[in-house]
Amino acid sequence: MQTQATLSLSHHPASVFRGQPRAEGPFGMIGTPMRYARNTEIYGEAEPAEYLYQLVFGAVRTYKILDDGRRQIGSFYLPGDIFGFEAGDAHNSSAEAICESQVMMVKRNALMVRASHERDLARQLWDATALELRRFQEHLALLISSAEERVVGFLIDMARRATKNATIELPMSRQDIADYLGLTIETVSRTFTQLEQTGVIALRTSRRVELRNRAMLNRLGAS
Amino acid sequence: MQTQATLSLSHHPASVFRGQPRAEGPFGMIGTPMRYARNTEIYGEAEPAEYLYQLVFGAVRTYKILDDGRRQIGSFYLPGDIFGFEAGDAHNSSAEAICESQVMMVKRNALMVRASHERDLARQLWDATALELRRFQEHLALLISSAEERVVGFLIDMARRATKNATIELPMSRQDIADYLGLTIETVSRTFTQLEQTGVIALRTSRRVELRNRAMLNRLGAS
DNA sequence: CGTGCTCTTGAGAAATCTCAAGCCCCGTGG
DNA sequence: CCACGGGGCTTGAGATTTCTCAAGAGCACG
Repeated sequence: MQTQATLSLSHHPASVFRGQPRAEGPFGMIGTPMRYARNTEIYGEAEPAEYLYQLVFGAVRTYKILDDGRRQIGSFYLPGDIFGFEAGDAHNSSAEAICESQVMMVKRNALMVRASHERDLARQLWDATALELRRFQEHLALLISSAEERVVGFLIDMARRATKNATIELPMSRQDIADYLGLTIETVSRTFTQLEQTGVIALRTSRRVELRNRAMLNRLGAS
Repeated sequence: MQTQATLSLSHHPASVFRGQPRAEGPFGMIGTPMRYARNTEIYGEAEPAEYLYQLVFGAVRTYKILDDGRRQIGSFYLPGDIFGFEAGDAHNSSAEAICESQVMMVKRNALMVRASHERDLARQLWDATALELRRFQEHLALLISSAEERVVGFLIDMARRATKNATIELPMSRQDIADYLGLTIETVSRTFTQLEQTGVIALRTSRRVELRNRAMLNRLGAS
């Protein structure tokens, strides 16, 4: 796991946002755009959970460092995803940009207040929360499976979320994937190799995965 | 069996229920009481998620049956806990009574409508959701650990939630625990035995666990 | 061309699972 | 009162999966 560089956030005035292409979701109108460099922290565990975030571009991981030093990655977020409400008053995970990323951040309070009289916004927030819970559930299902099923499940999920076609561009390292799946990096790597050898995927580079046999992929994924 | 409300939602003094369930939490005023016998279904996966539930007494498990037939238990609920919002419009788990149980059920819609003009209720619902997310997170942390850490973590959690003193009355079977922890029943059993042999716990009966060495227990639990 | 990452591969060690058997508790019926 | 049977739990031993430790390969960058 890598140590992080200095916290280089560039704060763009709200006016910048007016030109941005992405106005969708509950964050479009009132959010503040923020950029984060690779491996920089967006928020830390136990910090007051003052904001919610929607990812514009890039990729984000949330994680906890366990007592014994292992890192547990809770979720990966891709453009469009909303994150930051795995929390009561304080975050219970940290969040980092996996690569150069931009988010829209919105004060929770402001959002809650608005939601209390905008039915639609309230609905969107609950939907986002339900999605979060569903993702946790799927993540749990992965963790009780074999190494192969975990990796396959991860790939299926990424394919669904990140791409329309058969090639996935993975923003995260093997170590990230290992920490997400509760495996060692070696086991993840071996499993990729094995999937390639059986013709299920092709690895154009280590971060670029082509799904060559969707049927078999789905068969190998238990969930 | 203990019928105590460890109702994290309620700011009422925790003395209230005893005998007739009515009164407390977001469910007291408008809920309908329902009873379920051991091993009966409260709701099924993919059913429309029309209600939220608060457990009055007994114990509940939520679970999914995976494609390969294994059962993944997502959560256990104890008296006072609120469940049923691991869902958008449809449940994505099933829920069953582990033993004779009583719940208060409330229509989601009704609750949402009320929440939209009662700030306090809205707050309680979000708190309950945040708690749910935190539990998922802890569950994930367990699943990436060793068998011993999983069992210890489970016991610590049950102790915190179910009892004030050092003896836990487990309502669920070894198989339930195994399906919650992603282990086999044999491994769970062996781990209990081993914890007993090292003096960390005592098994008065297989369902009654006495914590004899809290310090060591905490040390063995990683998270 | 080195240097520093990240990723892959190999081989033995350790944890967990699988299959199989036996035990315990308890309710039932002779 | 005791034998019987079933469910839930425990224990054992070998098979399998995953981890650990160690080394090598691929690649980007100065």
